[in-house]
Formats: sequence, C-alpha cells, structure tokens
Amino acid sequence: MTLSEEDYIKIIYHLGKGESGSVSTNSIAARMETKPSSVTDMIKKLSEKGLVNYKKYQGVTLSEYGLKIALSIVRKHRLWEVFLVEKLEFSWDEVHEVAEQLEHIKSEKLVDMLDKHLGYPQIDPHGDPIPSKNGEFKKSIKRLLNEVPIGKEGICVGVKDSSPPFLKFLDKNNIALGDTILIVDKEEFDGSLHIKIRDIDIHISDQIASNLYLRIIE
Amino acid sequence: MTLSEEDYIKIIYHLGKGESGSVSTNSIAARMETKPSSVTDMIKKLSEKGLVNYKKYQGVTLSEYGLKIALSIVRKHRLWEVFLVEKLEFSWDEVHEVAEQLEHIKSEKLVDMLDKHLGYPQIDPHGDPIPSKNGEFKKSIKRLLNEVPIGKEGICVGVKDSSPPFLKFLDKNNIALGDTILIVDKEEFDGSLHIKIRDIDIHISDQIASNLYLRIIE
DNA sequence: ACAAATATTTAGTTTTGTCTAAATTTTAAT
DNA sequence: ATTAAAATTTAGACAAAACTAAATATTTGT
Ligand SMILES: [Mn+2]
Ligand SMILES: [Mn+2]
Ligand SMILES: [Mn+2]
Ligand SMILES: [Mn+2]
Repeated sequence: MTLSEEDYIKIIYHLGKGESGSVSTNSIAARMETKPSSVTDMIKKLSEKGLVNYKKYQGVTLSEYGLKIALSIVRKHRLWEVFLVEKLEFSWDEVHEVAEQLEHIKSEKLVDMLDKHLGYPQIDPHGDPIPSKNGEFKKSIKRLLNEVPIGKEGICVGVKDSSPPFLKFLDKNNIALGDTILIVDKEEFDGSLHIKIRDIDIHISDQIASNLYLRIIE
Repeated sequence: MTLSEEDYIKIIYHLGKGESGSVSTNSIAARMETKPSSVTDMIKKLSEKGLVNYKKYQGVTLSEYGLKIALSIVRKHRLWEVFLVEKLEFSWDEVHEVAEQLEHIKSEKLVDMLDKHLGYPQIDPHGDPIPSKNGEFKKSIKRLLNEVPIGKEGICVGVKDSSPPFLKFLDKNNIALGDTILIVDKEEFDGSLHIKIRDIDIHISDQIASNLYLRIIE
C-alpha cells in the first residue's frame, strides 16, 4: 500500500459512515483536495486490488479487506494523536497534521509497543474511539453536556455557542476542548450540573451545560 | 524535499566522510540499492536545487545547504532510535528500519518535543552522536576496550572475535551490544579491567577487553 | 418527459523516480 | 602510449499519481 492509497482508503471509510454507504467521487475529491478525474483513476486501482467495490457511476464502498486496512490506519492515526498530546505536550488542535504523516509508518511492532507505552488508550484526544488490533471499537456519540446521564464520562469536543463571552467563561473556569468531563450529579431544581474536570469538582448552570458538546464512548 | 531526495542526501553525507570527500555514483547506487543511472539523474536534480556540488564524472559533495539538511535528517533518525529503545523497549538491532521511515516526518515541533521527552540525549543506541538543532555534535571514535583510557565511558558497538565461545562469555556476563560501559580502573600487572555496566562492577581480562569495540564521544 | 445542470469518466499530458541498453569518459594494465 | 576494464552518463521507456479538457451518464426542475 502506498501512502496515497492509504489516504484514499481512510477517506472512503470516514465518508462511508454517512448512511447510504456508497461514497461519491466528488466527495472523495473534495476531502483529498484533488480532482474528480484523479479520484476515478485511483478508485480503479483500488478496485483492481480488491480494496473497494466499484461500479461505474455508482460510487464506491470498502470491501471487507479494505475496511480492515482502513481501521488499522485509523488506529495508528489515533494512537499517534494520543502520543503527541500525552507524551509530547501537543495540544488538542496541533496533532492532526503530524498524525496524518505518522499513520503511514509501517511496523507492526511499533504500533503494538506504542499502544502499550500509552497504556492501551480507548479514545483519542478528540474523543474518538481507537480500534483494537483486530479492528473492534466502541461507538461514540456526541451530545450536549446537559443531555448526558449522571455517571457518564466524555471528552469536551465542541461548543454550540461560540460567542466571546462564552469562550471567556470556559477559559476562566479552566474548561478546554479535549478535557475529560465526568457528570457527578444533576440538581433537579434548576438543571445545573456538578462535574469533575481534571480531578476538580465544579458546578455549572444548565445554560452553560446546554452549550457544550461531549463525546461519549458506548 | 521528497523522501527520496532526503535519503540520497543522507547517504551522500555518510559516504562523504570516507576521506577523499567526493562521493562516487556507484557507491551511492550500492547504498541506495538502485542503479548508477538512477543516481546520476537524482544527482542532477540535487545539483540544480543547490544541495550538492557536482561536475560530470567527478563525483559529488554536499553543499553547505545540503550538509545542513543532512544533519537534520541524521538528528531525526537518531532521536527516533533513542525513542524506540528507551520508550518502546525495542532492542539495539531492531530500530534502524523504523527510524529510516520516521526520519522523514516533517514537523519542527515534533522533533523539538521528542528531544525534550527523551531528555536531550547526546548519543543514539549505537553510540553515534546526535547533532543539535543547529547541526553541532561531538565526534565519536571506535576503540578496542583495552585502549580506552580510565574514566572514559562508551557504548559497546561490536566484537573483534565473533566466535561462539566469546559470544557465550559475553552473554553469561550480561554484556550486550548497546550497553554503556565505564572504565573504572585498570590493573597494571595483567592489564585486566574493572568496568561498570548497568551499574554493576565487573572485572574482565585483557584478552576479553581486546576483543570488544567501544564507541566513545569526543 | 425532456432539457439543463451536475456528476463522473475518458483521453491525453506531466512530473517523479526508476529501469535497460548504449555511448562516453576515466582509470588501470601492459 | 595504447588498449582493456571499470565507472559514469545519455537516451528512451515505464509506472504512479496528478492535471486539463472533452465526452458520457445521471439527476433534477419544470
Ligand atoms: Mn495520511
Ligand atoms: Mn483524532
Ligand atoms: Mn529514510
Ligand atoms: Mn543509529
């Protein structure tokens, strides 16, 4: 597998999750930042190699073999992201570009030992699940913080309200994207929440909670 | 710089240290495991880019700019080797192939933070010096253990006698390639040595010491 | 149902890095 | 000083991955 083939396979995997299953040439071209004609050429090659199922004008889906490859690349990508954040002090939003390169390094032992070195993480810094060696992983869902049941834990992955006052509030309360948040308790009276973030308990209003997105595993 | 260009530059750097300075087309071809005609093509391109000095039939040398690039690749290669051994439990002889890939990852921050994560190592697992960010590094020399002055430290990089009995002896005494060895003292009488290896003091005969190579910095 | 718009594929080039075979230059041997 | 051997370069070709422009196929709007 060349680097380029791997990127195509990974993109087809990500796009293929948008229901319908079959992925269009143009959508791949957009994600790859290339031209549709180049995509057609590559799809033909991937099809000949048995990585995708393809019928002219009908879009493309991953074969079983292609899915296996896709998952192994996603696994590597997310493990490297964890490494960059946990070990090299990268922040949440700096890791993607580098992981995009590191995911192509070929060495089974490297991936295994990296996994071990990181303590077999289940999710990456963006809250996305990391496939196991044989391609299994738990689904994750994105929910507003105020809709998360008590006792659940998730990673802060986005805001609904992105106005400066709200962002400033988050900053002042030391809540940042990428933080792990545990829902400790919810007040019946006003819907406000007790949450635990970086081992510190804080209390936030329903208004705040309804503007923060959490990604939850399972 | 493409991956291939970087490999050529690195090889020209390594071959260029064998006196004479100028590197032959055939020697590059041998190291790259490619044909001399392919080397000529690449040399022309590198020459146009100002990375090497080249005159037809006269061999090639790195330009100042080319040397800078070469040192940055060597730096990355050796830092990754340290990472693999120190953090991922790779052994001495398993790291090269993987480092050969990792050295091409492009991210200044990655290299800086990796360096920090590793505690700013000065030498790689093979005892070779790691260039600093601005390309400086100490020279290293390979010497027989019995010729190393008292108080010096080095990394065990090879054997002169590779017969099974000798290798078995090393194994039994827990001396392995890649180990750091400190010369504690030398007995005048028989030339035997007191050395420290993995914090353990051991006593070895001159005969042993004259069959082990150490790589010493500076 | 049909024309217009959109999506996709084909045809023909380009760039990068490689190859083989042939030509040229340098080096080594008599 | 020639000649033979070895090293190097040139010429011509190929595969991978991209592009542009043109040709088809599919969808959509009326
Ligand atoms: Mn990638
Ligand atoms: Mn991620
Ligand atoms: Mn390399
Ligand atoms: Mn090394």
